[in-house]
Amino acid sequence: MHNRKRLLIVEDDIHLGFLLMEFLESEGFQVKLCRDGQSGLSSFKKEAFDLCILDVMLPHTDGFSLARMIRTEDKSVPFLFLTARSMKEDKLQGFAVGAEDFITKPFDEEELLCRIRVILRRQSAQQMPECKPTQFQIGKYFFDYAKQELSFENTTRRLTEKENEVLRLLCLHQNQILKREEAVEKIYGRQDYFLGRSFDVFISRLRKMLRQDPSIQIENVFKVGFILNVE
Amino acid sequence: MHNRKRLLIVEDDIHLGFLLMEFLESEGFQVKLCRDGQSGLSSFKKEAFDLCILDVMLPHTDGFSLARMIRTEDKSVPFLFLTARSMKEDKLQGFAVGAEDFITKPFDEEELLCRIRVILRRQSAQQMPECKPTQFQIGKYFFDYAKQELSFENTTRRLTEKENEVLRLLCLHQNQILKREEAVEKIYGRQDYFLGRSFDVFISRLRKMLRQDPSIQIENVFKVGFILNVE
DNA sequence: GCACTTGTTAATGAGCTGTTAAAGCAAGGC
DNA sequence: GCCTTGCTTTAACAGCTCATTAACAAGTGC
Repeated sequence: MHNRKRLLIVEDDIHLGFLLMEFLESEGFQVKLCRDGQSGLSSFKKEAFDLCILDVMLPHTDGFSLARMIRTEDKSVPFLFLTARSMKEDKLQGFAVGAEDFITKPFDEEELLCRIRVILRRQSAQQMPECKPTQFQIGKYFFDYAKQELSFENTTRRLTEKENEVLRLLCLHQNQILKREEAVEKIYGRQDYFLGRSFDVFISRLRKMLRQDPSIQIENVFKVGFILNVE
Repeated sequence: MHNRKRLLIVEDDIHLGFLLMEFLESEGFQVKLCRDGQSGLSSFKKEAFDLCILDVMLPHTDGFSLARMIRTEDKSVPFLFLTARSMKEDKLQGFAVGAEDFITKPFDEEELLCRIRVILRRQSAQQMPECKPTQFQIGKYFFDYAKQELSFENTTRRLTEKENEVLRLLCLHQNQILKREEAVEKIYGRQDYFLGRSFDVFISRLRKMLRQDPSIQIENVFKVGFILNVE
């Protein structure tokens, strides 16, 4: 249905913004143009986009802060930053936020287009047709991902968002190795030492929650990941 | 799999090549440096890499041609091109070949590092459609590479990462010689005396694990390698 | 015999992991 | 604004794993 990829552009320079929008629309993209971080974020909350193109220099909220806020909404949407200056610090900060790419103004439209396509190509390569289950039997436990609930016998507890995500990944890989790297990437949208440790904390919490049925366990595979073992 | 990501750098400028190699090795990557397309391609055929960093200007074969040849070997390995000129045509051609990114010399090492990480992050997130088998029958044993498990009758043991890799190589060469050099290169990405000895230690461990079925054995071929013999 | 390669075992230590607690942070109420 | 509340991330520390190294025995081929 929606073959046309949806781009969110946040750019305060009206002239450049319109040029960009027209060019990208002529290339077959569906483009939403916002002029500041506020409206960018609220647009993002309302609709789904395949890629965000953010100017680094924006009134009120800068592009990086906006990216962080969008990232809390969506863990996987890619960012591409536009920057007037070719400043190293900017770039490093941007990549830390999870940027896919940087384009320094003035830029060549064809090149921008190529880079957009590279990002989207990568993106679509990993989007598998998802019709994944949302309910899981784990030994004597019952886990409802959609309801964010974990039940054991007659008691039910509500999971937090992250607990829910981690447990779901484990369940989808039941009795198979869930690779650390893959899990962290899926949950946080990027990798670093602390995110890995944070992930470990959730494993620890889930182990505690699942302790009542000794036939199930979350086993570590050294340097590789974890397995949810269910007999 | 291997933790340290493997990079293939093809760069004819020896000075730059070494700088790059040292920098990236200090950042924890496993780097193979080649000085021309020929050796780059043959290295690629021997070992698996996670990313190819190719200079556009190379003697004999240019970077784009090399990329095309590598692409026929491997449909998914990402490319990153190094270019002295910031030429639009170059970039467009590069993206057409399937480039993930372009870095214009002189470049900042930190930025290059970020861009490498962005590419690898995406790469690792998507499930590699594994074409090689991951399950093997070895005499009375059953080896599951994906689960890192070795079973005999009703007992199953979990292998370590390296044990798993070595056993897989042996299985892929079942009843054929697995050359020392090739094995060490595939597992460690480089060669030296101690790595060879370490490899021997794994052979010894695997022999011990596989002792319960006398019809299989890991035989040494003096100065050449090993054979996993299965009747 | 000699120079080497290989087999095996054991010890070491870098770097992972498990866990708890404290700090950070956002959202909602007042 | 300010406090409360609930969740996530960071920090800290203890404990553990496993690849590598070393050391020595045994095998190979000249």
